[in-house]
Amino acid sequence: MTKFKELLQNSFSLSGLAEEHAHGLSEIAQPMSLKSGAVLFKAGDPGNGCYAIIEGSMKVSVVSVDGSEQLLAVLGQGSLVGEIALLDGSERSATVTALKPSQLAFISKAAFYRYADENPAVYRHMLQIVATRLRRSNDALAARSFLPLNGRVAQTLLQLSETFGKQVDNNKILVHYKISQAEIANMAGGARENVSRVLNVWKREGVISRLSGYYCLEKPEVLRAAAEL
Amino acid sequence: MTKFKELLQNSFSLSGLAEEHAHGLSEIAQPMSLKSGAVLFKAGDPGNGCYAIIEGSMKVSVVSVDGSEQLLAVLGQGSLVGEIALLDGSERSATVTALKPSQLAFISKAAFYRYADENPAVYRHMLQIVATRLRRSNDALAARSFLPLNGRVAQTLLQLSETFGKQVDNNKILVHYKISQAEIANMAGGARENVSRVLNVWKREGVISRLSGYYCLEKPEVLRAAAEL
DNA sequence: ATATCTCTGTGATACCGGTCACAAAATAGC
DNA sequence: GCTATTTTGTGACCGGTATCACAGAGATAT
Repeated sequence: MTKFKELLQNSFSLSGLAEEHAHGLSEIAQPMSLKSGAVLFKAGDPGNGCYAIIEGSMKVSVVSVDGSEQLLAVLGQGSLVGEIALLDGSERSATVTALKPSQLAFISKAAFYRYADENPAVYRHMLQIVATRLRRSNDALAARSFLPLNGRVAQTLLQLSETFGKQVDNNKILVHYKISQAEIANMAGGARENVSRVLNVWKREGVISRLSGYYCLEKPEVLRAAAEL
Repeated sequence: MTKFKELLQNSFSLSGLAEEHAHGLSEIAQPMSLKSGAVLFKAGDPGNGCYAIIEGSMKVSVVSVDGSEQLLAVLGQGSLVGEIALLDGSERSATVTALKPSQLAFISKAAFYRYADENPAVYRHMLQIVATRLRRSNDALAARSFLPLNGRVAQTLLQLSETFGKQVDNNKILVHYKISQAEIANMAGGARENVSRVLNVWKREGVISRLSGYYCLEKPEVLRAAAEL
């Protein structure tokens, strides 16, 4: 078995798929790699398949005419990306860009359906993934309408901690991912300057801290309270 | 065949499902009806199945602690509701309320999976529905960050026209659904008063009109342009 | 090390849109 | 029909946040 297939199987297992299907899918996937900053596809492109992230990380975003950007998600190893267009047969709904050098596995629409028709577990798994994303997206939308900026920043930090967090001490969480204020602002949907202000207030209050470039959530409860709908 | 099953089959066919599966699903569904204003379930409830709307209409919303409400969708005949919790096994992610007296068909989680495992077309169809919803939700989120209020109202009107629109004349669309400014405001994420102002500007410009309580999109292009990201 | 570039912090100002307060109009109920 | 209730229209005011404008701090590169 190639190194790629092994990684790929791990990736699929990571995402919660049973061993046998992780194997089956790895058979039909095409390897590909992207340099940091490379665009996988843009909103509006035709979509004929989806990708599994084997290594690296990608951002999913929507860009407006004036160039400003809304990040929908930052995805890492084991995540699936590009599934919406595959499933509803329409064009790509967002732009996906590599944040680091990344290894992907492409699964074509035809191959996906061919395999899944034989293995309904794959359908169930896919439904799970998409449903969870829908739930997230709805939550973000609700946050947008109910929470002021600091609440949305809190939500963003907590979300990042879900994907990249490492527990340290008792209930302190280190977000093991280099992220700039500008990116946090794009996720939280606010101006970078204001995000800076919010973060500094929390820094002074000891709610968060920065350890060698990484954010550390010192008092996650405070953030959770701020992100409460 | 009972009246209920007949309606149900129609409903499923309406949503684009093949005849045979519309029939099959109608066999495993439980009929139920709701009065106007009745709550089908609330966010946080356990979720053990989903519902097809056979007759009537429902709103899907998230409510904040202070009582304000964000509408995620207004769904009518032929739509599925409550599928997120069914699919990801978590609690209900939003609250669903009947807007009119409604007829529903309940499909339990067990019955759904039992049937779908035998008929992968059902899985494909469900994936389509959920993917489209995710696309919508992402669009709404992007709109929230990029568009000013009038753009969001435009987007909301267009969305309603997708579900309830009837083409009249050349490219005029009648939204065949009674809806108040307050509800539009809840979907667009703005204050009712400001939505009123926006609508009136368009009414004066002949972009929209009201025909016996229904909104009519006279110049959908203008709305589409306003909702452009 | 020095220059360059990107990130971060902070004030000042402007504006969009939320809130309050009613009045007018439309609907529903009797 | 006539009232009660819900919707709708509009002005005035205020607050959160975007925007502008830099200055300092950290990175990166040569």
